[in-house]
Amino acid sequence: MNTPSEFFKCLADETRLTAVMLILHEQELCVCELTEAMSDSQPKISRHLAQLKSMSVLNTERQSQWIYYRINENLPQWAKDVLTTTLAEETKTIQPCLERLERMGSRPERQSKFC
Amino acid sequence: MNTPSEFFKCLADETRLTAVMLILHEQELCVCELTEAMSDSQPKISRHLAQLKSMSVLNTERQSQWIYYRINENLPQWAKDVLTTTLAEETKTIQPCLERLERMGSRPERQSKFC
DNA sequence: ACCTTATATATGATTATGCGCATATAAAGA
DNA sequence: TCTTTATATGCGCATAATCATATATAAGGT
Repeated sequence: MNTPSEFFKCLADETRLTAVMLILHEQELCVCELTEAMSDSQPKISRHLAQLKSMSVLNTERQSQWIYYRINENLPQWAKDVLTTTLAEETKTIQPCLERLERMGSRPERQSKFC
Repeated sequence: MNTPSEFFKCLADETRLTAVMLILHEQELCVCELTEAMSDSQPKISRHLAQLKSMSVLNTERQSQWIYYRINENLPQWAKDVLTTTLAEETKTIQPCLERLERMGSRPERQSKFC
């Protein structure tokens, strides 16, 4: 992500924006969780996540078979601010996704990092 | 402008974002000022402005032969916040445009609204 | 009426974007 | 090794976005 307009391009797609909002809200999510939350196809979600990763909006950490996506903590502050401002606006919109996420059976268990 | 992702789409193009930043910085600008400031073609600028207007990011006021574009004051607050945050980031980037604007000969004179 | 300046729009070409589908890779467990 | 689950990617298509060029409209001044 080099310029602001490139950053906005990342957020200019409904699928990408929702994914970013959900990840920001939940700290980290894997592809299957996002697929379930957004009730969309796995390849579609995966491709958009790859794009967000290549633009350094997100980064990943593999935990055994799951790959967790997080907001790239090295994003410039102004970009983080934009995301936070947007999440406040989107809280209602993503509610159905969060509910599907909660109802989701067989959610992968996180490894606690402090054991 | 109905959804955040639509708003971001407006800002996802270099030309549009720069125009919005310049207008935000200068309160109002007409097409010929933007054309000069951004050293770009008039039709290109005009079409992007039309797009921003149709998405209610900008609005216009005609003063004789000039049409002044301004930020739509009815934008939702979160969107205004995003613009402000972005302007702070873009101040350096738009500097050359602002200089061309200052150097511009025959800039239209604003009608004072209080005479 | 005519010319100039400012702005908008139509057209056609080019490129970019997003999608569905099928398939590939990668890890885990039997 | 075989199967299952999770994730990524290649390919072809459809649509959308952007651009340059030419032209149209609109206002002002002569």
